[in-house]
Amino acid sequence: MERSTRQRTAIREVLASSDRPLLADEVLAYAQTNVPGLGIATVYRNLKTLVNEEALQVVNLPGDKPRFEFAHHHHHHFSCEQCKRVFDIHACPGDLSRLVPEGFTVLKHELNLYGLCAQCALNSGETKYA
Amino acid sequence: MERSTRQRTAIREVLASSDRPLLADEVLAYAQTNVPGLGIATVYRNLKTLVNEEALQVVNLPGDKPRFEFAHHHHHHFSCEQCKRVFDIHACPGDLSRLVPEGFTVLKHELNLYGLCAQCALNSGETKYA
DNA sequence: TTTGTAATGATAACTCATTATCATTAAATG
DNA sequence: CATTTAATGATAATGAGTTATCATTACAAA
Repeated sequence: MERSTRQRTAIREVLASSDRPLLADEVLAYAQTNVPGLGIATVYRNLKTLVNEEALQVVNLPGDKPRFEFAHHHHHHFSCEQCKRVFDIHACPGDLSRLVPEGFTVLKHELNLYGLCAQCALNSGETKYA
Repeated sequence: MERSTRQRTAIREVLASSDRPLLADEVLAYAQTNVPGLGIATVYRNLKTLVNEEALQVVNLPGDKPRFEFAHHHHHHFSCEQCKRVFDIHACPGDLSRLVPEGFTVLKHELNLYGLCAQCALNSGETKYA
């Protein structure tokens, strides 16, 4: 059966305590603060298992590597063009079937917002006067 | 300087006459009806050139290969889950800054709709009574 | 036509994220 | 503890899309 290892625990905790989807590399980096020797193969192995169990959701943004987050209800993403972090957006524009041509059926939608996160917007604002 | 070849002309015409973004393979297949011997390398070469010239826009949908279309004004995409074709949607939900947290700045957005195109919706409706 | 060379086609090479391999390590059970 | 074997780490291999190579072809100017 499944064993509880320091590596697996660290990987899951990183994902569980994150409020935004993480790259495999980010999971590795953060988990390594608890488990120094952790290898990338173990990260991929565990991510794959969690995705198969449908515990983790994969977030694919165009032209970017996949990110991972624990599955939760319908939401969207905001990608900061400066720090490159991706944030969850819990608001939703709602039904969008009005946008499509006659005869088309909208079953789901995906919305990605791009701009500056609060932190980066603040910093870029400050530099105006630096 | 740049030469006008049957291959290049065919590739451009396929893209110019399409009302939806095309995969490299689709460009190849359609252009081959005019230029039978056309190779995939030539398609990639020409796509790359056109993208660099900013004549072509790349459409990346999550988990899918890139598609190409001649650049035109802001629009969105509808991906048919049945026939896998991607259609342009010219309507737009407009300003979405109300969706993000305090302090975030929205500079652009990207919206992908998924469902059945008119043709596939019609066909699946028909089969109910087949 | 002749000629210079941009463009092509076939395919080998490359890129890079991900997966497989395998010797080693370390949970869990008795 | 001793034992079993799941899990790990290092790294080679893989896969799929794209790009490079190079001999050949065919535009376009003279």
